[in-house]
Amino acid sequence: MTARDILVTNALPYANGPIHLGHLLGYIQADVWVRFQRMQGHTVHYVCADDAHGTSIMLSAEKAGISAEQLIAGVQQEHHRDFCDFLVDFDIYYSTHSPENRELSSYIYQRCQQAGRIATRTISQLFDPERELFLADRFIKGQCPKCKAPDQYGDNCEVCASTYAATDLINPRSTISGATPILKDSIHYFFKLPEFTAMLKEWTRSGTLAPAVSNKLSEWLDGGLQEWDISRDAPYFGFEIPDAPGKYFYVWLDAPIGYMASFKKLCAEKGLDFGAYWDNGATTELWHFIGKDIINFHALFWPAMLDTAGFRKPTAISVNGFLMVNGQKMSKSRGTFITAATYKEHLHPECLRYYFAAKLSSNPDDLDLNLEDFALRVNADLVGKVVNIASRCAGFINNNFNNRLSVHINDTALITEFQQAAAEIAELYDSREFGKAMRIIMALADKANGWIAEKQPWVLSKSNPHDPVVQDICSTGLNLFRVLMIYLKPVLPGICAQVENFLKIPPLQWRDVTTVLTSQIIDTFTPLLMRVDPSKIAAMVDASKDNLTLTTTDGAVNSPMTSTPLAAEIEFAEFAKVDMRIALITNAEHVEGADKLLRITLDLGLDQHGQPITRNVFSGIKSAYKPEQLIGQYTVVVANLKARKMKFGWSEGMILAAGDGNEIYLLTAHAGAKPGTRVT
RNA sequence: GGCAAUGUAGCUCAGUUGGUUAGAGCACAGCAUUCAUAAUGCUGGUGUCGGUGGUUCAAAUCCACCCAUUGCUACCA
Repeated sequence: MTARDILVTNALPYANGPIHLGHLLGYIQADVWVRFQRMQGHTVHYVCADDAHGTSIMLSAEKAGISAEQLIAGVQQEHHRDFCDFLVDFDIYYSTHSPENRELSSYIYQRCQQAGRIATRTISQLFDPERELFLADRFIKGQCPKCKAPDQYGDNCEVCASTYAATDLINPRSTISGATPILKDSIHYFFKLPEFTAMLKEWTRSGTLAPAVSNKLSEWLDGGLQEWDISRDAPYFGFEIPDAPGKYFYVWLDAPIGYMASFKKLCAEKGLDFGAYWDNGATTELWHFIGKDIINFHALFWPAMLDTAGFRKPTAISVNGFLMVNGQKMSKSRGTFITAATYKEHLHPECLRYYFAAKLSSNPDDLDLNLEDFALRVNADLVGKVVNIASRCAGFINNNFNNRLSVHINDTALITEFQQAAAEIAELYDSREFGKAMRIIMALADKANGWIAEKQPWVLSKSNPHDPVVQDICSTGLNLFRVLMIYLKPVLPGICAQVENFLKIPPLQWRDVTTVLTSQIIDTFTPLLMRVDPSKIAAMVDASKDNLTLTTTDGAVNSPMTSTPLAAEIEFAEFAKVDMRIALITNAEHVEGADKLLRITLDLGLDQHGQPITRNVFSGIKSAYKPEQLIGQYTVVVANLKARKMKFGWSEGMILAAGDGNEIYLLTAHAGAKPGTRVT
């Protein structure tokens, strides 16, 4: 086997919030791969950093009354602590706000400019006259130009799903100051990405991307690439563009360059050769581990920039999907938006590493953390199967044989079978098919337990506690266990270190599977891992709900009343114009062709002739409710609202629900309310 | 609106160059065992393989349409 020389990067977390379990999925995946490669004897440099630039960070720092530098220094420390807690073993955890990154970003930009790959042109953008800064779409809210829904962001409407320019919003306002934005011209710098189409088409099909990722990229490539706006106007927290006063690099320009900068810093510390990993024609490997949300930045802009600046392109980009919790998006109100720190307070980090590994593949599929399944799986596999092997064998050796393993083992065929699995498991680790690797390892653990049950050392021990056959059986069991721990070491490095202490052996390497431990004096066995207690999961979820209350890392209060400030005061008479009635939902169904709407049939009681009054309304609550959940519920309808023609028919009223666009909660009436009763 | 991925036992997932009665682990039931962190072993049932239609001697596997979930739709970090 030839020794590989690999530089691995992990996506840079944004320095404006805590690390959560969704982040950890990608870091744990990369870390397992890195640890595996190192166990194989390959050279791996593993770098990461905080992504520290951008408007959001600038604003957060202002709110907190500190400098951006202070803010990112604090966050960097927290992030690094979280990664250490979860045994993510970076060689360096740096920041994009570094001298190395400033230098490299400027250099790469200048090379692009010299190559004629930079264009400038004037664009018109909304500008906050009070704060004197240009506003990205998400900092602008207003009324949707199509459906008139209030409080919509500057790019698309969450109610009717239409897309538009921020300039089309009715009554736009800056979410930063509340001021009405004005249109203002500014020169922007663009990277001429379309000129790289042919190169990128070839590169993305060169074989090192998952097919699903290549397909995704060809969507963009076939649809025609656009020039990429790489400048932002002051004030902006970032690096000023050379020879362009008041213009700053857009954060996504210098973020991937942060990989290089981080590695450059490591080179200075360790005396490594930077060029051997970045120069055009380098024979080392360069691997990026990222989430599927940032594919375009890494597989389009990044190779194009590297190419232009005379650097090598990545060997491979490994893409992971998003983390779901209990089958749904992570949600603060459900308590499933769980930070690394909160998890660590309640549960063992290596349990999460195992659960992720058990479900990871090389595909960018989303991964579901089902909390009930998590406890069952970890307890069954790790405690019940693997650790149990050591636990049930060690007692005999400790108590009856002076801690000494037998001079030989008594089932070479079984040991050989365990050892021979090494090649297949290694192949699966290398190709990032961790789930399949875990399945094979657990099947071996089952086999070990079955074998011990068959040998029944406890029966022999009863008639003669010092029977050497008992020593042989248990020594063999511990050797089987040792092989399994070698296989699990990339996933469970901490537990494996405890095992190394227990067996009094040096750190296990992959090649150690070929040997057997005999005549060894071992330590007294102590429990390696406790079962996951479901009540601790519940406590963790509860604690995550509390997070919602609301101070984020920047100290800013985040509540519904602050994100959507109170509307102007009204007179009672104005309120009284709104006629709200209790309505019984008699039917609810999907609307063919509608993304967000449900068609709802309401019963409003009887009219003066004793005929039932029914109303048909459309409501954008499909994301939150299934039709069958709604039927039979009593709710509140604005009954005198003018009927509105919609694409799918007339909507005769509006049912009331609370929501911020992400989550929706229908208002319901307590039992006893009758359809048609007025709500006041 | 366009596009992509996903949809297989209660749960989490395997399974496609189309081919005999569709698999694993967990959960569940019975038996055994009690060395082990109530851990382990043996045995057992479980599925209209999201839906409809089509191609075929034969489809979970290919095609079309539909439904659901998640996401993307680049000047958004």
